[in-house]
Amino acid sequence: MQQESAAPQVGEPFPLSTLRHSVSHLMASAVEKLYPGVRFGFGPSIEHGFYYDFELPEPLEEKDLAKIEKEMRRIAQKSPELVCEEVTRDEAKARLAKLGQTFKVEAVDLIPEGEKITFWRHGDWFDLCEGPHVDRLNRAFAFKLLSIAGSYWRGDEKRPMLQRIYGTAFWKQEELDAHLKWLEEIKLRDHRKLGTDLDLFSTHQEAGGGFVFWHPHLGAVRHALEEFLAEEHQRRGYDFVFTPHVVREQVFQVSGHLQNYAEMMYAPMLIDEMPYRVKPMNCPGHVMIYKTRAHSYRDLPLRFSELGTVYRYERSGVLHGMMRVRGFTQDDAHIFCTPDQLEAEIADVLDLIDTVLKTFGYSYTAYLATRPEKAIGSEEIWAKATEALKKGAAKRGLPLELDEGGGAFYGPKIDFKIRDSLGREWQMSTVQCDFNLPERFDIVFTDTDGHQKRPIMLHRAILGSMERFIGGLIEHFGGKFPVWCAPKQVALIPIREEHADYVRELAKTLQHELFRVTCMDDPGHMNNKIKEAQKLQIPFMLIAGDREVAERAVAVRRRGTREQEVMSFADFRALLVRLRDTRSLELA
RNA sequence: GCUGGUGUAGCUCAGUGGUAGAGCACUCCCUUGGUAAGGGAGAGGCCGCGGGUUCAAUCCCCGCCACCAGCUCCA
Repeated sequence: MQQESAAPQVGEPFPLSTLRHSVSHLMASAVEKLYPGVRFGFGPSIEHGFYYDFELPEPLEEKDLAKIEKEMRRIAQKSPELVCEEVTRDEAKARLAKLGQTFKVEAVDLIPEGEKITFWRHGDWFDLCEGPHVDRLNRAFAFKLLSIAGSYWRGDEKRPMLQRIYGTAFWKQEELDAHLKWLEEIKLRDHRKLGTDLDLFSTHQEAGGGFVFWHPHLGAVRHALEEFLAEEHQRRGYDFVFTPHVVREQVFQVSGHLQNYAEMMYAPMLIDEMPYRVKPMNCPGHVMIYKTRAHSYRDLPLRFSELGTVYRYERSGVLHGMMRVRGFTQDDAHIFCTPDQLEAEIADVLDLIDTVLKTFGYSYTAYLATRPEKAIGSEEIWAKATEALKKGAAKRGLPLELDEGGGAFYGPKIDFKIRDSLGREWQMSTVQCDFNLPERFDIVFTDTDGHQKRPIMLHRAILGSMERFIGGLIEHFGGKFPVWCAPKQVALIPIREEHADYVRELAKTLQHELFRVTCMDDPGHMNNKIKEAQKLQIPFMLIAGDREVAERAVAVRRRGTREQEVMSFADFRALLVRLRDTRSLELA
């Protein structure tokens, strides 16, 4: 993936972000030329390019982009020099007001007192901007306008909606081409596209948006993941619990969700004239289990885990495939422990996270989020918990980036961002200390001194939610799942119909060993079956003809290659078992 | 929720103010084929849903639902 660097790379006159910002100015001037009277919003460089926001009387269309690009090239040749001019605050506002640039006038007020106010100009177009910029717009570079979207002025939905044009720029055409190819690859791997192509999941207009239907293929993936998670949890001393999806509203009164989270929760339903709510989180349920008996320090830590399905209201416009839905299952757990146990528990959770994420080939970065302005709990407990998070990480040699003041109001946390095979970052795992719920539900344990004390509650999720994680996984692997979690692991293909019995026998053997196989034994051409298996990204094809039947062998064709390897069925089976049981990412 | 766009066969997409088409997939027949498309025939559509305009609406208008690109928010 493209790297954005603060400093220019070797052979490049300016940093990429400077170039992109300058190209956004170039674009703005072209838009002004084509649409006189346009009002300008902001136009910064961003991670992979730039954008500029405009207020136009007419909506832009995709096809207008070519026109704007053409005008940009014309301007770059005609008036290439970019020059900076310092102005006073009053002068800036007066000149912008005279042009009717109301958003820009407002932008002047956003500049802190005492800072320089500058205009950057090329030709007769100028913009309020702190720079820096490239010196000339006719330097060698490559750019492309990519898309149009709406966006609120200053990101505030109560303010006017502007039209945003996204684009990108690079110093070299090859780099732009590579970037466009990357965007293309992202589109090809889109989990929604692969979701239909590989028959993974669906959503339904008649069922409502934001609800995912898992088809057999994706059900197999999820089942494999759940099994993996269960093993790793059991190994680490977690207990499995199950809690109801619907409980009396008063539970969320006590937990505080009704006060702080109501707009995410669905309306109450009446059962025996009593209001009930669908759960938006699993924590209250786990606390209720904790509360059913008195706990001694000897019982702790208690680790309750649940694949808990929750329902949350999301605004219709944010729903997105499996990634953003209204009902989803969290791989949730709550650890109840004494303050002294916190550090060891955190280290253990970090180990679990590491194990799980590495199994999928994800690399990750961890962020320590500390006390925000508005927080509950004493300074001491915050300091102690933050220290425990730090020490737990240190114990595992895990470097922490600092997210100052990014903690939840109820406690500090460590968040994980994973990097997928396309170089994109996603927020995933999280470990959060909670001083709030133990308080609200008044849970206690009896300490060594015989006194009742407050346990600390640790919330943690490894995958986050099955929906979002697996949606991401589809794109990470591009549909090419490793053997252990592939929807179908083996496709069996007879060369002629007379080999079908042999193939059926092998299929039965593998299925008895809990492999997911598809036996393509119906009459039809071998080549079509190979095409089909290839399309479904099945890791292994076993093809059998006269030679294989005679020797109890199989011709093995691995996903992604056209080569075949003939081996005994026993050897293949051993290979398959090893790949599955080690959860290998390889096919050899 | 907001701005703009889209909704036609299982999938990808043409199309028209006079109730619809292609390719792939599917079914059947022929083909027995050594690693990505053999040949033929057939079936399949309340043209997202509801209302309006019109002699007539899949097409024009309005409302709703869902989806897409973003904004804002988030597991």
